[in-house]
Amino acid sequence: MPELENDTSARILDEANRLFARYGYEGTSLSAIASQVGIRKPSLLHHFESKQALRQAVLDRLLDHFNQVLPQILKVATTGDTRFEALVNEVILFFAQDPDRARLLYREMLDRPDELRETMGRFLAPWLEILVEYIERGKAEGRVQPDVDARAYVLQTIQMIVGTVAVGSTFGELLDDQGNQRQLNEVARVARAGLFIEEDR
Amino acid sequence: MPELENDTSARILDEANRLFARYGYEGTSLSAIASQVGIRKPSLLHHFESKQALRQAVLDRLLDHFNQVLPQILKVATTGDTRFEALVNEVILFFAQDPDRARLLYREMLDRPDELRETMGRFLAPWLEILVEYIERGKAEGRVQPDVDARAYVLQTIQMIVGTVAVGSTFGELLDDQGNQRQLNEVARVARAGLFIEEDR
DNA sequence: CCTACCGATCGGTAGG
DNA sequence: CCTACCGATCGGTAGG
Repeated sequence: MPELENDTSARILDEANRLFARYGYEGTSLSAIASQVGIRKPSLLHHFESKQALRQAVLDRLLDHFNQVLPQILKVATTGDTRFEALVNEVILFFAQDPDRARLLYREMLDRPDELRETMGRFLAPWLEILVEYIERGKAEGRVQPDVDARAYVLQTIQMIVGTVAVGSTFGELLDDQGNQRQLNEVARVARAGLFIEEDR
Repeated sequence: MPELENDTSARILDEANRLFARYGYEGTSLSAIASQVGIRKPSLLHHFESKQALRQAVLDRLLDHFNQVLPQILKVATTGDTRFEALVNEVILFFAQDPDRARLLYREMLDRPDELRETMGRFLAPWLEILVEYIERGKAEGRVQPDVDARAYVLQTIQMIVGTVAVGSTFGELLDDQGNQRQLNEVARVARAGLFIEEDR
């Protein structure tokens, strides 16, 4: 019955994600993570071989989780403007539900740009392919603005969502107490306005 | 003749900005900064009382530099769509010229969200006031989309620019060798499309 | 601007 | 899962 060990590993990953997101990889000690879980550092190192291995496991779990939550939205249909907005809203929701996901991802991109380029490249490849195809079809059908750089637009929209959630506690709260939601509404609006041709203006 | 000391202080600030941007505050030791400057750690601590004081001095210099470069662009005129694009392009240029500026700013927002909210609030207040007024006037004159949340839009555009430059080595280089420029072009395009009413479509 | 040094903490190991 | 411990490095000080 490996349930106890799996449970401990999962709690280590949870706390590591939380602390790495808030204080950064270098700003978080293994002792601090272990303390939050309620064990000692050598016990933590029984579950994960090294701090680097723990870092990678946290990132892998985050990306896996994303891939488990999102596909059903896209698989339903890829035509129609509503589908696209539903996808954008779902990505926003995934990160807004737990801003530490966005903070961790952003910190990883800042800390290890080369590794993350490779990781994100592999991870995003299938999404990119589908979305670029969708955008190009939209151009052909006259629903999408012809000067959109499809690949750059998709990456840009992802950056916009992740970045906005990641620094929401700085930028968002410069507005009112609903500032974070206003920022996210604005992200969705700008993503829409930057893609579709709206004829009824 | 305090020139030597000022020169050393400036070189310390340069190297600190570079290393904090690349490896983070916690990931950079005072010895590493001193070594890049060509002095020893205790000598560095003669110029800056503590590591925290150096961090603050680096951030202050960055924001001061921004305020010295940008105002002339805005002061010329605040009317006309071209002015707005010129301002966006100038902000893009300021960060793209030295991506470490964007990386440092983003890391500070992630590391110390509460302090940065206050700092950025004070720093951005005059810019926000001018730009929000400009956008609201644009709405009244029918040049700007009526559903724009002016304050949220301005903050969002800043986030988009700083964030895109900060993670350019991850996202931008997922495209081709001009990927970073394509990302920045897309930022400028989306910022425009999210604000103005383009009547000739 | 330097050498020499401080206590504290780091990631990781030994061994049970 | 633990205690005990390792060498290395951290920010900072003393004193010149």
